[in-house]
Amino acid sequence: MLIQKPYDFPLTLRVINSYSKTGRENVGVLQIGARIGGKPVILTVRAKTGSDELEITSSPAQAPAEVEAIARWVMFADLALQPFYELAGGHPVFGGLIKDLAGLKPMRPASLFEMAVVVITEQQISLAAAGALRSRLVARYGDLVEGVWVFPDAHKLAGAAVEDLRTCGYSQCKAEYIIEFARQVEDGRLDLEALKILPDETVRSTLVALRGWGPWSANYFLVRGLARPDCVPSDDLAIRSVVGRYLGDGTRASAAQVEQLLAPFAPYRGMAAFYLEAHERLAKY
DNA sequence: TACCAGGTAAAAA
DNA sequence: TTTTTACATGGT
Repeated sequence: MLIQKPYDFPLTLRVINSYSKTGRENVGVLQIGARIGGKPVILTVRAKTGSDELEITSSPAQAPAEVEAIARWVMFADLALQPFYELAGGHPVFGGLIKDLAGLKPMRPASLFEMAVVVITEQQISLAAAGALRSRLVARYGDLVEGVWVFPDAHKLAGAAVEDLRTCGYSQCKAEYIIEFARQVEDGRLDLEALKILPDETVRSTLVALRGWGPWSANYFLVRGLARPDCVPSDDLAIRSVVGRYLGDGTRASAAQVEQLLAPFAPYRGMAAFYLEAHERLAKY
């Protein structure tokens, strides 16, 4: 599989690993839990030695075209970084960042349904608390393949009971939001695949119309689920901190300051924020 | 022990 | 129409 250059696969893996607990989940190879025709599969991506190409295998074996399509989506194969570099390369801070992080692309989740459920899970509570709820949910409804948990699909959670989600630690409201959402995906009222090609604003208005989806969640989905290059969660605590540290006075910036400081990088404001976060994370690990 | 953490819907004012 | 309030868990 060929990925639009510039691309640095090992660097991208290091950034992904900085988000995991141990930091050792994807050393040299990338494992993707996914579903093909509802059946859980694990995709493994590794660099071919002595070549720019990446090699993908699946377990159990699947049609190569389907496997490649998932991997291309997850790794954002078609994203061109060069225009972003040309826009931001001369900036006093970003010049150095782009040198350090050349070839880094954001990764996207194989399942937008999983992303949506995680977004609802992470509302208001800490990431640590959300992680605990998510683990219990996956252990209860997901599938274990080759030692990797594959998140349940919409069909599975559409059939879940509010009470069962409550035993995973979800509040009454969140349990209802998740089941309602799963049912809308399951019966076709909401087409998650269609969101992939809709404009940012249309995705936002579609999601906010759903129960349990406010502005924060819709934006977070655009940023983390679709990795839209110009989207930034400007009121997000982590973004406000990192923007303040790199571009502001060192203290946590306000949402308005985040928008002002990132404005020069449109239409790559999201990429700019992603590079700031990645740089900070790699510096720590 | 409190209090906060990558919010939102629904009730109250 | 604008402003409170309840919600659940895990870390400090």
